[in-house]
Amino acid sequence: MEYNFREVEKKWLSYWEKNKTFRTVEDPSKPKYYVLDMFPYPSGAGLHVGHPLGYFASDIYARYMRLKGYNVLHPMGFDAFGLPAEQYAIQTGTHPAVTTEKNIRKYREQLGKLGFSFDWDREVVTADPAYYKWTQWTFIQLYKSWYNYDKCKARPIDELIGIFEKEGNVHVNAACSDVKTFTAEEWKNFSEKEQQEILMNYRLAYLSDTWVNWCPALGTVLANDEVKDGFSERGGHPVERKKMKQWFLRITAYAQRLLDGLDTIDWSESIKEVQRNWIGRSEGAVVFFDIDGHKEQLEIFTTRPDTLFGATFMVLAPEHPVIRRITTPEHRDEVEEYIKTAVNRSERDRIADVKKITGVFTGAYAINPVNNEKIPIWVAEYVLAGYGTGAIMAVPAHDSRDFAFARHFNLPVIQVVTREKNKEEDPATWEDSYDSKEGWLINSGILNGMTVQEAIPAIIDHLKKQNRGYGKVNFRLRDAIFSRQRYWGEPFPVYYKEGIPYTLDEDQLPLELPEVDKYLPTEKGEPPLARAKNWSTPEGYPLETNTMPGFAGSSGYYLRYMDPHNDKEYFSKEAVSYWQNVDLYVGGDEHATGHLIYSRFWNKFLYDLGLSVTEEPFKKLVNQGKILGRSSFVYRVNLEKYAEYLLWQMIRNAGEAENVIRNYRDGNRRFDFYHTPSRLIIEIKSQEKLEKPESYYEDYIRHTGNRLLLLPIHDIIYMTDDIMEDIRQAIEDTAHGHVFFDDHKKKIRTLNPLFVSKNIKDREQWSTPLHVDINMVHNDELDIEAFRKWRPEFENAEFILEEDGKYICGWEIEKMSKSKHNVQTPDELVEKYGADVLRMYEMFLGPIEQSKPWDTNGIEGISRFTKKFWRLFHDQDNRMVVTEEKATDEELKILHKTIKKVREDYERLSFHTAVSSFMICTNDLSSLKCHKREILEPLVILISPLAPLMAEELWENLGHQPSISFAPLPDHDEKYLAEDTFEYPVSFNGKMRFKIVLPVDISADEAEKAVLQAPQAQKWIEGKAVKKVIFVPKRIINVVVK
RNA sequence: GCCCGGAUGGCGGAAUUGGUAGACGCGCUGGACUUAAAAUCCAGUGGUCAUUUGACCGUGCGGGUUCAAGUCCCGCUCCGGGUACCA
Repeated sequence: MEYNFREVEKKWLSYWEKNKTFRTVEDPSKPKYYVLDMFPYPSGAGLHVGHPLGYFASDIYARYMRLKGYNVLHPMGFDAFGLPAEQYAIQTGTHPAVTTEKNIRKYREQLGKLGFSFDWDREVVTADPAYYKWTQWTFIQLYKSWYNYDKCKARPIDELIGIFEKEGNVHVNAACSDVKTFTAEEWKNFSEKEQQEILMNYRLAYLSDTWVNWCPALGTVLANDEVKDGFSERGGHPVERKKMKQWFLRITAYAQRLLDGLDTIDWSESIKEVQRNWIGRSEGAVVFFDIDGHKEQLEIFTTRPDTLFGATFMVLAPEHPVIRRITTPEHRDEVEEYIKTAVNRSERDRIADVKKITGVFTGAYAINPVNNEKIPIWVAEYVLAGYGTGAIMAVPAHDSRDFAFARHFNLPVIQVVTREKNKEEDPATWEDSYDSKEGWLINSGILNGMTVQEAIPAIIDHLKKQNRGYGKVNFRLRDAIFSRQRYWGEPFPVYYKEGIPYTLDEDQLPLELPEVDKYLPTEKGEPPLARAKNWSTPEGYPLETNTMPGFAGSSGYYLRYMDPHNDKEYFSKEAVSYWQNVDLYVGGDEHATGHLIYSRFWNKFLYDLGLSVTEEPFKKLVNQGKILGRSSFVYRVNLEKYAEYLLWQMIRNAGEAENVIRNYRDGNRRFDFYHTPSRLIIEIKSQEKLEKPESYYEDYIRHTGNRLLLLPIHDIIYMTDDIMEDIRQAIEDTAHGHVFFDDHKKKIRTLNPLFVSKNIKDREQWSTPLHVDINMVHNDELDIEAFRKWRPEFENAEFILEEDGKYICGWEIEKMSKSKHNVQTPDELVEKYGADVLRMYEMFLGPIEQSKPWDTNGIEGISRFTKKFWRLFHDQDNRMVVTEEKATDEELKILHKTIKKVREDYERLSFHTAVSSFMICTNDLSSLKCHKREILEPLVILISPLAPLMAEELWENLGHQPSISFAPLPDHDEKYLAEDTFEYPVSFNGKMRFKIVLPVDISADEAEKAVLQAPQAQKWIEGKAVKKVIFVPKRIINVVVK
């Protein structure tokens, strides 16, 4: 009898549930540790083995920290709003809440079997009104806040109103959309509507009319990170640009803090880099250019103000408002035409031909403020309206895009930065511009002779003094569009009075999602909420019909876990000051520019409000790699191609190859084979076509005098001997005008589907791969019976097998998906091997951060290991055999070595090497037949994070009270690891030659002597001079000989 | 194009600080037990050569630093991911 994991696992899973073993409460006597997984969106497909990978890792770490004496918060919940449930509702009419609840139940059930130590009492579901009440509440706070750059902090909007009333907005240094200055007097005279419009420019949640990513197929607006290459990330529908009124979050106010914060957190360098790029800070200057003959000025942003003297033209984005005012009459038509096509072009089309250089001259000129040169103003698509000021000064000598543009339109190029000091080149000979910031200035008036680094502050200073510009930092980061035209999301706590938005009072929250008759936009194109009856306040003011995007609910969920049942506050002061923030966050790196930016912003805002107590929400982030599917393929034979191939082989074997043309063409007719000497055409036909040969054959034969032999596919494949006989007859029997296939052989024969094994020669010429369910394939061998049952049409399938009689499948690494039949669910594996084995196996696949293909082959090894570990405690009849005998030094050494190594591995989340250490330890103890409590008991605690269910059982059987989860983690004792001797590898010139055992405390001189006298050494020293001996204690001895 | 990762046996991977390359597992080969199979156990398993002791080669490629390089430096190749007219 061996380890009965089914019974044991069931027992402990229900024990944990019944006793709420992992229920966590704030306990100031213990240090806290917060381990969080990115909560899943519960899709209808359920979990596959890839999902729990990160959960296993975090659970192992959470359990490890618990053993170390930490009070560990380890919650789980569901990101429940989202498109799939809504799409499903549109198709079937099922309320998304129903679908979502069903899916959550399924996820809970699946997760429940895997041995996690989640505190389910803290579960949060973003679609639950008790939860989204606080999402709405936060929105209201954002709406009622502005960002004060002087204090680097969000502040109440009332404070801003106070300032306006006192002194207008002249001294206000705020994050805001475009505003004109006004005095206190003017402010007081503005109407309510005007005041509200001005305040909207300052609010951290604001309404604005902008170009958005509109996805007609989904009927909604998408955020930038939801669009990939001009298509929606979900569903892959085309996305267009459209001007709409939308809610925004002023995340750009936090750009600098989001950037600076990255240096304080323990995240992978790569994901920090992605965020840095996304935030896209660039330092430069704003410069004002006069427009010749106009009062207006052109404001541009540049990161290279040092190259200002090299500006030879200006370029405006097609959307730039000034274009129409400055374009000269003779250029008007051309410019209008250009703008029209450019603006209407979708994002997708623009991306499609990035390389194409287009542009048009306005006829107007700008004046370079440093040298008063007149330079032409152009309009071109390569300048984007959304970045900087939508206008640039073009310095073709030192910017590759400007350079390409100048070349294309034959505009002048002036070098102002040289590679070597005072060494001017001829830009006409250049293939590309010189963009580097290494260099010296020339042709630049006051800047001449300076380095680029010196010139930048000098020119900014100069411009500032002249009132012609100033230094500025620009960010690529855009404000986040917060409106979605969907049903299944949080309603905005907003109503409209005379077109002006107002937020609901906090006591009116949550504003629950209304029922609607259909989950589609209205006939007028309004969002689905417009279908709801009485969607208005009690006073009759209409409520907002947009809903919030997916990232709304996930931006603050980690805070809500701290105090999930609080209906008075988002979370209590006590809870947050105890739990602080997430110590370890585990999840996929696909959220780098979405969730992980938004929630950092969300947290910083709540921090400014004094709610969150830390600036950053996630101290350490680990991105688990994706588990990819390993698809299996069978190769379906294309029967016609196969028959052709076989026949050709037969012809060649018969020695007729030189007389036969394959793929014979006559005019525009093509035939399979043509036997030249006997003028015989051979055509391979399916049975149906043989029944009624096409009439043109008769005509063709009559006209050309060629003869024709029609052969059925079936006979070529299954009656090869007869076929060659038929062909031979036809060749010789030249008397016949034409030879149709013999009638007597013409019985109806059905052709069964035929499949060919992977390693059959030339297989790829006449077969096509077909995904098969990976459950029918074991070590790449196909279970033919299972395959026949898989699909009715393959019931009578036939197979071309390998020499050893097996059908071997091909394979490929791809994303796991239903359509590829490569999805492995955890359920099947838990059923077969148990949760502990699955946990350890997923860890054993390799480093947690690495993507890896799923492969079930190795799981047997973990299963064997588990049984072997169990046998350290039990005899063949499953009786405990643990003894109280004193352990030997050797056994103690194995134990303490393992404790040391495994603790180190846990500490650095290297769980695959931890499992391997346990294997080594188990192998060693097995061969020593060690069954001693002194050794085994600490090992049970040590293995419990990896295999918690088995560990609980062993712990109880060893006479302890459950649960092992809070047992003290064993520590290693160096004294058991100490050795008197060390086996030194001895190398000569760096090559290891032999080993020698020496005392650990040996001196370098003694070691050298011992090595040089060793008999094995003589061979290597002989005839050579020993130049040097390197002795590294407890490492190596290297002898340098020459 | 730019920015990050990565490349080690048949496969997943180990080597944490420059110090015995290939731990551990899978797979494979042979053996024991068995009527047989499964399970289990034992032995072998980077390549080439050598009957043995053993020798040489070997961490994508080319160079370098060092007593010593998978690890550090320079130059490439290939693979994966991100991003893209961001001035």
